[in-house]
Amino acid sequence: TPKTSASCSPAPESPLSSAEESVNGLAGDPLASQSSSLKPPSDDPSGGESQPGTPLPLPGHSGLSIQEMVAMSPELDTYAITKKVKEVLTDNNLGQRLFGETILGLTQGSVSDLLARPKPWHKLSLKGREPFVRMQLWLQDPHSVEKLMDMKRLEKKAYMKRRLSSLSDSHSVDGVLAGTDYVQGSQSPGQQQLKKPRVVLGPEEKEALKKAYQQKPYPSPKTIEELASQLNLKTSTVINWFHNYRSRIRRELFIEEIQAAGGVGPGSEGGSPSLRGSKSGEGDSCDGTESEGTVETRQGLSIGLEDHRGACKDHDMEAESEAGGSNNSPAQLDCTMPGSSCGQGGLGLFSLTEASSSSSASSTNIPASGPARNPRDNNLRKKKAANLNNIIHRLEKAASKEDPSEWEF
DNA sequence: TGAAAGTCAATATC
DNA sequence: GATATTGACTTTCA
Repeated sequence: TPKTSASCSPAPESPLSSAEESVNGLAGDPLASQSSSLKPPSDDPSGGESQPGTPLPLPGHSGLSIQEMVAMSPELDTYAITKKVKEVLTDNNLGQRLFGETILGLTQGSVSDLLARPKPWHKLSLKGREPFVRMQLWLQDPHSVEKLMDMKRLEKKAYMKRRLSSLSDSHSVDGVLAGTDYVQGSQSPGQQQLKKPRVVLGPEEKEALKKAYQQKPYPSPKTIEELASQLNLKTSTVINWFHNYRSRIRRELFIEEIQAAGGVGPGSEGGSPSLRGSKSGEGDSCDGTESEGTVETRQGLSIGLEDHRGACKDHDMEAESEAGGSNNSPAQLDCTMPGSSCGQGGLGLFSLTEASSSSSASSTNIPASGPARNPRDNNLRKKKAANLNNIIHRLEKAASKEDPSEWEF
């Protein structure tokens, strides 16, 4: 499938075309059309399951494509948004899959990743900002939860219907196969395309690759060849591994920066692998990534990380998880969240966030809402606030200097 | 053109 | 069953 152009101009052949179509096509009442877009299960050839890439229309802003909205969007607080989304989904027992496929046009894995490790707004490309704009709009939609609930009900209904019909057709091979996912090696006779088996790297291989990365994050083709032959892997696998690892390390560092800046952010709920306890002893927690601190260290932005790295365990951040309360209504976002519509009559994405325009494009744009106003844990919050202020000050100083080498950390 | 960004989808884990 | 992880791939960007 073709991918969305990141161009600011509307891309007619966008893969998320349904979104644009729907937005563009919503001449009248967007919300009404949105509800009407909740297709009955019978309309869905997949049996009622929505598909990634076909998010619901965006509420409001009719006539604007999602790309235009993204391009026009002020800086959003991706952490606050994902936090709120997670909260709303959890509170309402809504799954990532449904949310991703319905609202964002993304698969479950992508949603999980996005929610757990959002990148700061200024680090995102236009395309990367799109899901956050969608999330923000979704949060601002007073009926967002109901609509998703409706979808959930419809899916369940469709599922039951399929179950019933497959049960009644239980003697029919087709009926049984209809609900079967073909996995490699078990394709139906007609499906000849054998899927490539997924490569799963063993702990030793990963360890070796990590060591190699520590020595050389950008290995030469020769080194890659050597690694591949030593580990008995394809060179493409090694190349991919380095690409992925660099990319994920980078993202971890964004998160660590945010965490260092006062413990706000997704990692506060254990999101960052590099800060999570090691699950499998495979060592993504304290090993590989800590060395990344020595690998280019993202221009030395490891300020304030010593504590986290040193402790190398979950942080005492549970207080944060309740920051902002557990208001079930997404329409009532934290008023301090950049992009929230509090007191603005629900004017939506573009009526908000003058704050963001005044804020520098920096990951330090920590929402004031981060630290909760809950009277509990005051000491903790005070400490965090002090730490935060200190770090923000230093980051702002740093941001004013082009050359990272001049940064004073 | 190579690296980064973004995403999918298989698989692992909870 | 839901969520997290990760190898592979495509698209974007400098």
